[in-house]
Amino acid sequence: MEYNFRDIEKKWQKQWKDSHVYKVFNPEPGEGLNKPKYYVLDMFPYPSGAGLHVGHPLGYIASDIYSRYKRLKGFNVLHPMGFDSFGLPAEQYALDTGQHPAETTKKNIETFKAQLDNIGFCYDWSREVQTSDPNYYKWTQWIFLQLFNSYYDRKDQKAKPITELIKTFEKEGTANCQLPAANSFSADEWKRYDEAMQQSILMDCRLAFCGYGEVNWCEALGTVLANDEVVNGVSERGGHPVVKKTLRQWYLRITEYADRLLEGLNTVDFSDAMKEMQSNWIGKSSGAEIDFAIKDHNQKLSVYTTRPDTIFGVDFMVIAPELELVDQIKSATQATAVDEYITYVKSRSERERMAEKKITGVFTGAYAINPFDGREIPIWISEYVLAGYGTGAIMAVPCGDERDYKFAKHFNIPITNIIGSYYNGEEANPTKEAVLENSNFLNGIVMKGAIDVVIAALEERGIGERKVNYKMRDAAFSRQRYWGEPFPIKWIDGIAYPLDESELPLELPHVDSYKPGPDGEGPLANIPEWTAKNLETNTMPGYAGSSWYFLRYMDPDNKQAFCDRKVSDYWNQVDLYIGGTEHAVGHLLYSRMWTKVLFDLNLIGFDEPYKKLVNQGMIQGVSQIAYVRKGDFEEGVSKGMSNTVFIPKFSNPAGTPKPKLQLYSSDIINEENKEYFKPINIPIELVQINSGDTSKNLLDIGLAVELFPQRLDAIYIVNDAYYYEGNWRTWNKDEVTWSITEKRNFFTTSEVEKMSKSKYNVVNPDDLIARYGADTFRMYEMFLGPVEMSKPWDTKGIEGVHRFLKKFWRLFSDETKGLIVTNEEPTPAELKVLHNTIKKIESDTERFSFNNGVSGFMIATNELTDLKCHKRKILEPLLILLAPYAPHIAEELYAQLRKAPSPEGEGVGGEVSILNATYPTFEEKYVIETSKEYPVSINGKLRTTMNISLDAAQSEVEKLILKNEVVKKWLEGKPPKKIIYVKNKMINVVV
RNA sequence: GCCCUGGUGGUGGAAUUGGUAGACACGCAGGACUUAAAAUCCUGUGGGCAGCAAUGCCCGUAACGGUUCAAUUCCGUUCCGGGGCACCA
Repeated sequence: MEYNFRDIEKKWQKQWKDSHVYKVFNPEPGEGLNKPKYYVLDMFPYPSGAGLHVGHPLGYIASDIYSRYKRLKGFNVLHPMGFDSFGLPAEQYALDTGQHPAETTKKNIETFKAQLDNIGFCYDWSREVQTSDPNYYKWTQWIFLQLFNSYYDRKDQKAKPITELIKTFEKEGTANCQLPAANSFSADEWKRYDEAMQQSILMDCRLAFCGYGEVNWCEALGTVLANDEVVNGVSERGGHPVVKKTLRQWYLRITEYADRLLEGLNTVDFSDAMKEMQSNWIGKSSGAEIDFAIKDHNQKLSVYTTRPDTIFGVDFMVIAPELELVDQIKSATQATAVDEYITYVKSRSERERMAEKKITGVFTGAYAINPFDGREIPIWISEYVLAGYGTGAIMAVPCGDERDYKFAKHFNIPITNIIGSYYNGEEANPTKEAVLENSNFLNGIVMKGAIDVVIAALEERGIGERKVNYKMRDAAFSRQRYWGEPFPIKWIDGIAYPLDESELPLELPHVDSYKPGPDGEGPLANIPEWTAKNLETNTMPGYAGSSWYFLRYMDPDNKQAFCDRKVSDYWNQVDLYIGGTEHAVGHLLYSRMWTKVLFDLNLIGFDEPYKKLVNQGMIQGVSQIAYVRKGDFEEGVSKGMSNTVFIPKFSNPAGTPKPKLQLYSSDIINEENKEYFKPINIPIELVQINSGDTSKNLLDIGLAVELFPQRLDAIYIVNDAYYYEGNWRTWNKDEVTWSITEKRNFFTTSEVEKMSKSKYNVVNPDDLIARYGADTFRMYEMFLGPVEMSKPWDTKGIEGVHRFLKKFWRLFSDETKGLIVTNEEPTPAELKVLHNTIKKIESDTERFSFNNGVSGFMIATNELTDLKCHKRKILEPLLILLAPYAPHIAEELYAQLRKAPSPEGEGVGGEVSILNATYPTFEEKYVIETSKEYPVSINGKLRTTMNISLDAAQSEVEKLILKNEVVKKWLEGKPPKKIIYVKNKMINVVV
């Protein structure tokens, strides 16, 4: 029999599905705990309409291999899958077509599931979750209520029920509280406050709270846009202007968790890059807040600085133009200039401010007083100081800070040098090592040490204090959209009240129109029944459902709780989480926060969700891009120029001649003539197969054209050739010279970029599976390189993996004779191959080096083919090793083996699946040689070889070496300095 | 600009703790089988030099320098690619 992957894969996928082999059970009380648990999680996908491409399964295959491996190793493995099914694209699609998002989502999920099953994953679909399912989002809403009904106790550093805070207020007011907002009142005052006042104070403490914030508002579209939807200050769709608008918004008080999110990173196994990204995002810095008196004014000017040691180097102050203080302190003479500047700043978009870092600013006319030496310091305003960070004001030290230096130079502000020779007068030096000069009582102290001295002095005088700041802001938690979880909140007299638990889930109502509501509100505001109940019209953002989904998989059908405590205690943390880096500061941070809140409220028993995180690299597409001279084609085009999707069909209206095409090398394009071109992406229907050879590419692309006749009027361009008018033509760039005046108008180049439908560079796994089978596809994706690495997709080479599987099959089965496995006893050489392979595959799988694992199988197969080994005792363990990587072929051959005569008798274990086999154990005795030919080098130079017993002690080896003629000659009677004996590798004598 | 990564044959990539660099695969070249093709199998394949040959010697992991008996691996400087953050005081 030959390797018929199509039948085999179909047969086993059906078999697995029908017999529910992947169903995972939670242990009943008192049973099932004999197996250790292991939780492998994939980041669940958003079910987009485009379906899977070859980039998606990379992480899924890796996690599938690892899950199957762990299962064979005797673990109770939870490996679920679900869908992050709320989101913008479905709503956008609904807006365009009127189709309900629930329907399109359902359809897309079906496609995704079919595609995933096609690859042969071992998901327990009975645990599937969908964030848009009311049975699921009931609990998202429920957890939201826990956040709403909790506050963060800063003293105990944990979340607590807000009812406790109310009790405290009733008992002792704010005397012993540190609250996020500056409030202070006594117990009596609290009791006298009316409901509105009390609720507003509580709102300032809740972990999920309502406030006002800025959103991207597009007047033309009448809607709020996400940051991604705004490109260069205009809306991505339609190119309408976008402005900031203040709207009522919900927030999560994630800033309270900043420190714990930072510390938690020490307890988890994430890559350094990932930890770095998260801690940069949190952006903790420590320094001091210092109050400066303002000359002739009663107000204080508070600044935040990380370098209080430079206090005597302060030559000017800068405050953010947005601060109210500006109006209060501007002098009469400067008032006009200040007002003009503020108008200018308002006219500038955030993007402009970031893009062109112009030095701008204006003097307010006011002076701050240095508290230590009474020096008068001019106060400026400038857009480079941000109102939202620290106090919105800085003390500028031009000799130590680059931006301050440039500002001082630009406006001719004199610079005080406090760091002596460390400052060269040319540029600022942010050192902490300098010995301070011109610094009053700090003179002679090294800067590093002076920080504490200054803070102590500030605190003693009561004009400043040690202060820690974070870049991270509270997370905006509402969207003015339809397709998301409704908030379980109703508004009565302007006060937000939670719904009762019994009212959950608060289901999304059916709507006929997905158009935004009035005044930037979401579509829910258009529904009279909804607004009549005073329900919140915002919905939750995409990351709401994904912040806790890993818990629901544990106990997906629970009607009483989001997840039973006993169950979450059993499954505990996710042991292995695989997904892309793009969620570094979004999803990962939020789900870590939610986990900490649930832990604080004693609803789960751990406060970090993911023990180990592996970031899979992105598989990029190779886009064939044609550059067309601007104006030569009317339909347009292009990356980043317009959102019109352009399919470059060069079909012409009847009667007009087809454009004559010529191709040019990409090096023709340069800085000077660049503006004459616009790029377009060209659809490539199939990639090269079985060849890196250009002439064969042509044939295969030609084949592609045959397979996709509907694209025959398109032009297919690959490397040096193009397909046009039914013929392949090659183009020799040496023969082509370029001149813009010649009106030649077309050339191509390729670019590596993200795979996306709109770029025509998507490679669909279904096509590859149809051609080579799921097992080949799985192994090839792994074989491409380390999982963590991003790389462009390249199909050449898949033949090699397919060839390997065919070769592997032939170890078991002959085309004419069928199964050829014998029960002979293996030879030592064969046992060595097997045990070396067990060792290699196990260590490669453990360290996620799946590419090396695949190589391991290839090596073993080559060696066993050479040995003509068809022995059950070698092949059966090998099959079990292969099962995680290529489950279908392994299952099929295992079934055949089990039915074949075996020493235990015919048909033994015929029904047993390889999925429940026992992983073979490595035994060193089969691999160790009793003696080995070692290379012996002297001072690193290879001089001779010696046969040395592997069991020999180091001293015996040394004696033997010293007797060797070649070594003796080199030593010339003197004892060697050192003999290095690296087990299994080499011997080096150092003289 | 700052932070994190990485740079190895024609290509994807191995080399786990500093220990014989280039495993495995692709591609290419030659050969076997075949009327032919496909499939399959065998041999060679970093560069240079010497030799009829087996083989031997030298160079070689972005560049330069350092530590070491020994460096793809550790240290320093420079160059290039990828990712993240970006006026954060």
